[in-house]
Amino acid sequence: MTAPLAPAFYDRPVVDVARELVGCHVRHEGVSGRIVETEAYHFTEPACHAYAGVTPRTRVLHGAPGRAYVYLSYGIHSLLNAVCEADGVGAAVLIRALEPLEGLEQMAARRGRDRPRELCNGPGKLTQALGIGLGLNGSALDGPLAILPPDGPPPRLAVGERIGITKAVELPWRFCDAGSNCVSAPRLPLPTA
DNA sequence: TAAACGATGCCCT
DNA sequence: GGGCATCGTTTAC
Repeated sequence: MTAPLAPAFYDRPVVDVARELVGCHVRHEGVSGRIVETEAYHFTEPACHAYAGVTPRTRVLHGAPGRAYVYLSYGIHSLLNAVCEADGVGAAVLIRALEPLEGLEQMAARRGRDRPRELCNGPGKLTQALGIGLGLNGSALDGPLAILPPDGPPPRLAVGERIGITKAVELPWRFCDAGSNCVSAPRLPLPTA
């Protein structure tokens, strides 16, 4: 059984963590997937919730690294982030897509869909598939909800601009495994070998 | 009290 | 495959 990533892993520049999280696994109560898409957010740029300073909602985001920051989007979807950098900084990696690994049936039941590709190919979809809700906001990422080190071959990393935001769109802080078909749209081209 | 902020799903071509 | 309609919370005024 593999040990989850320790809090120290997250206590580093958020862009580095975002890049290295591609290929890692997210597991919640026996249901898991391989991370194929992430985005970095830092309090110094306006697309980050921490940009506005500490508010009731972003308290966890400004807290200790290695914990889950879960927030509601569109009033419906829970989005999963991993808090990074030192305690008090305000930075996180948004997990945008997974490739299903364990508990496919559970995922399909929660999602109301069967095709594996549609189970976790979006930030709101993967939280629904894994059963991650706002109740997990602030919880450590080495407990019932955990992120585990990568196994198998390294991903074909593609870098691009973040999506779904209106500010600081030019920052190349989106990382994908270009070899996966579970990445949320728009797909990124393979890196030029 | 009011405006801003997003991801998904369905209907269409 | 692509475009359009949808909701609730948070923060600012």
